[in-house]
Amino acid sequence: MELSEGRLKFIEAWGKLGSEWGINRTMAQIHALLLISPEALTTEEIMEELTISRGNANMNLRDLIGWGLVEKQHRSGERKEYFYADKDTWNIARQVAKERKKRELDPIIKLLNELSEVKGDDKDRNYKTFRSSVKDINKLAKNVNKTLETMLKAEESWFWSSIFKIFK
Amino acid sequence: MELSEGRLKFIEAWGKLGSEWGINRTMAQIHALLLISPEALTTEEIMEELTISRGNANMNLRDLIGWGLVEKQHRSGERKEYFYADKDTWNIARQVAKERKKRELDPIIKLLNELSEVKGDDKDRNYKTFRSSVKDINKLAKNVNKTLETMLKAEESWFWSSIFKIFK
DNA sequence: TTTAACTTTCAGTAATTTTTGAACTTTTGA
DNA sequence: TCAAAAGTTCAAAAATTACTGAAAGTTAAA
Repeated sequence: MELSEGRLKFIEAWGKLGSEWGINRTMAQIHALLLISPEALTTEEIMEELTISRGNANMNLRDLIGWGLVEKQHRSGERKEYFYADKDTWNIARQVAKERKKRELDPIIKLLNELSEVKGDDKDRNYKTFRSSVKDINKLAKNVNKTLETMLKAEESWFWSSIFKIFK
Repeated sequence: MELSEGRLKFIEAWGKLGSEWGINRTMAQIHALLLISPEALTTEEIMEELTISRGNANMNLRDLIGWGLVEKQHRSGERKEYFYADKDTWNIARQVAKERKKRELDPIIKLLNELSEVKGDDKDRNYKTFRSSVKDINKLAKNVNKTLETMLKAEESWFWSSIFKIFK
């Protein structure tokens, strides 16, 4: 396979994967493009490579910055902005985990705690099943939460070697 | 909070969470409803609780069965089908992990292996960056894969106690 | 074998999400 | 201070995804 074909496949696959996980396809594609670009790119270049509009490029770049996956670079003597993606996969994974935890896990845990307080009749089967499900999911969510928190603090090498020590 | 309100909030939240993770909102809501229902429900009951059409209910129930999260039950002397959800969160988590691994992780690993074979000029910076990113993502994907495989085989208690032994 | 209860399918419609593009704003150098 | 170059915004259009409802298909009791 040629480099140019490989690059296209990579961008396409990253976009597809993103959309399967609730991330805007274009955002994932821009990220993919930056990941395989040695130098920072301008909006213009991104628009051209992916054949997308200026508005689209601008908005998704802003989101990527919001996710902490891309940074703006300024070059003295130039008006243009350049965009650069951190290429350390461990950082990427942690950053994504961190954002999704904040946006999704934390609110769910908050709700589950509220739902744990629902009062009802202990003889009501609906109530018993509700309580039991909420309790179990809450427990799982808290375990995941704790694991994520550890991961966010951890060094990559330590994290994986720990995993493997157990899971070998 | 009353039980009826809690049930609605739970269904709503589960649906939202699903859609944020690329799972059809209605499918997640049906799952939520079954999770808090002590008895198996009929299509009719699900349609009514969630105010959705017969076609919608039928298709999403079929998908839930495909994900291994819901089972059909037959009752002798009755023509109707009943639907029941396993309420063990560990089973649910493993089942979801298993399906997503099969549907998404496995294909991505296959592609990454192909992309590792891309040939190019070692002096070309684009090529070097491409190779390096593909290699790193591949490594991460394989680590995730291995961890998932272990998780799929593991017992819940063993899994979490292992995690916590390390992450305490 | 008929019939009624129930399930499945799918073309058309609706809802949601994403993208465009042009107007508007900001920045900078002359 | 002005104008060119770049960045931002957002209403409307396009694309995608989900839902409906009615017709077709299936099953089992009578």
